[in-house]
Amino acid sequence: MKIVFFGSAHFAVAALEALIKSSHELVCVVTQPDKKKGRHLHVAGTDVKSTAVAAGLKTFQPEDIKSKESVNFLRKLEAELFVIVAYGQVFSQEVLDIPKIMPVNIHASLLPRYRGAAPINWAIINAEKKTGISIIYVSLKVDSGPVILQKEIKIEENDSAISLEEKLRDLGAELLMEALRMIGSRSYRLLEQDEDKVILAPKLKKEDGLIDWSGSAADIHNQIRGVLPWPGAFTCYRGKILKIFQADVLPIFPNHKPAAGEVVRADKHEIIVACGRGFLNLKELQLEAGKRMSGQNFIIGHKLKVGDILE
RNA sequence: CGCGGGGUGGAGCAGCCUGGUAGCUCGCAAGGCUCAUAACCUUGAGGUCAUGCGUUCAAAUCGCAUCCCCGCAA
Repeated sequence: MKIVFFGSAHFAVAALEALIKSSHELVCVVTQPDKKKGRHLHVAGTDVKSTAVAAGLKTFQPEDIKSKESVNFLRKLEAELFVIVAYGQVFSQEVLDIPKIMPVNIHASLLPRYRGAAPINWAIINAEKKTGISIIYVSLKVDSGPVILQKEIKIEENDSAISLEEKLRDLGAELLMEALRMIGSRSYRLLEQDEDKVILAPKLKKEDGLIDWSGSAADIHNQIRGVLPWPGAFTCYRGKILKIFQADVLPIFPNHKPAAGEVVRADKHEIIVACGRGFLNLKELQLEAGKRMSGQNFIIGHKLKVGDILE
């Protein structure tokens, strides 16, 4: 089938690679414009762009996908399918009507649960036991079109948003190919989403990474795993930002009734911090301007003491 | 030229402002104590102080340039 691929985030790369390997005809890869990014504002394209360029594909990077120029350009491609994966722009009905068969999207959740830009992160933050991939027919309202294919995956206790994304990325590519086969042979059904079961998963904000030590250790643990790789869970230590990458939950710690955020143990074995309920053993941290390091190493150099408060 | 922090034995840091003996905690090695130990005591090995140039009698420290790393902001 003649396909136009839309994608920008790293999540989209696996699907793009699968399409490149397949027998489908990729007529164009659409991705976000190159932007200045990073510490020194170097101009850089998306991962999708470099993958497409390496494969010798035509690319298109409009500022606005809904503009007249974009629409005209896309019409000329005469595609049968649009495959949209983490593209970053919202489509107009005019654009969605362009492909001859349909526009499809890979979404990293079990829709209608976790509609939005950060489904993987929110599934972990909300302590879900499972999530998955949905292949949907794209409708005007974001992530709300009927489902073509869906598959679930277990969220492991030690999964972070990063490891879970890797798993879902591969599963998404796999499921996409299956969905394309079904579409190609007209052997699919569209299942409307149950609007009563919708859960939203909006893009993460910086403050979603701020740790509230009065919460339970389990919740904070989920937050730490869920807000990676950005913004990362963080707290404040001596006026500097302290990022926490990894921690273990300890339900109890002997004879202690400390304030939330208080360090109750700090020796060369472990750093234990009190939460509103339960305790956390901090395993991997990074102080502003410093390197990422284990709890033990942090103690050795930073003179963190019992009684210090994180906030 | 967006703002800021950092690079010091194997690890994490102090020292820099106010130039003059390379410091701390940990790890490592050897020895001791101990029923024993991740505990304790002794001793020891291990460093181009990111790189280059400059200032100076003298530079980890002051100045200029370069490389690398990190936090913020987008």
